[in-house]
Amino acid sequence: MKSPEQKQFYSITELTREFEVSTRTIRFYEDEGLIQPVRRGRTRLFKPSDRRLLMLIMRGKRLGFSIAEIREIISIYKEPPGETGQLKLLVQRVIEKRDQLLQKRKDIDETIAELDQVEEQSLGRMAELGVGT
Amino acid sequence: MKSPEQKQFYSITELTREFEVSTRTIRFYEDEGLIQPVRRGRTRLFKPSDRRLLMLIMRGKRLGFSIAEIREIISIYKEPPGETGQLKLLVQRVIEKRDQLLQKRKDIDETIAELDQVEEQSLGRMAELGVGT
DNA sequence: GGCTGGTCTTACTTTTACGTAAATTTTTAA
DNA sequence: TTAAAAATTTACGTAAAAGTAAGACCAGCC
Repeated sequence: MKSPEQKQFYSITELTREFEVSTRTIRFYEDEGLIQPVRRGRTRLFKPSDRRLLMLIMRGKRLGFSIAEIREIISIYKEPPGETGQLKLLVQRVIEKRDQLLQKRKDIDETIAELDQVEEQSLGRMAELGVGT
Repeated sequence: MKSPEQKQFYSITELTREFEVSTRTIRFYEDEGLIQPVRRGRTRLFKPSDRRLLMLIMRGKRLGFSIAEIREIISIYKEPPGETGQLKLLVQRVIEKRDQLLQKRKDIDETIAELDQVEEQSLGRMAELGVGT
């Protein structure tokens, strides 16, 4: 039994709709080497693996990573099992990226806490004024 | 008793050192209206409140927010108590920003989980090869 | 068979967030 | 008071990440 709705290929516009980006953007990521769709004639055909890469890219963008940084992250996932020296390096890179992410999470938590305060005060003030939310 | 080391004013270079940015960058943020240092003659004098704003700005940058978005966040904090309509709007804005941040945190947690997997596999493979970390 | 919609390449343009340089002034310290 | 260090304004330059436009090519279809 095949998994439900595993398409062989996606067209470029299908993906632009799913990810809400332009064709230019997707072609740009190809130019940058982040994805490598196959071709039928000149037309690009995107496999599920390309789609998954796009998901990774979008997530990286939401987190404020540059294309170069996203390329790094992708390369971490792609790294083959490799031999000892490579493995140590890979683990090093994982640790560095994770530290970056943990810093970001700290920043996020602080900001959320501050926003919560603003909200609380606002609601308090509204209650004083006898306003229903 | 005054709090320890509460300076009256900071010079621009003091701040460039603390935040590791250039003078150009700090003046740029002033042009953008994010901070408004006072002047003694032509020279900018930065109060502790300006410094706190710079901390906010840097945090926003780490999270991948644009100057425009950082301006929004700052404006949320600055909003005066205000009257009812304004308060409701403010709470709305808080909720939106928080949602954005929660999305980012989700993205971060997913990415970290994936990196953890890569690390685990690498360490496993190294153990097989009989390598000490 | 002529339109509509999707796709392609090439190439110029734009926005954001500063970098860099030049030419002055101002401040600080010896 | 004078030299060095720090600050200022003005203005052009740049890298990243796309936007936009032009011109051409197919495929389906009513």
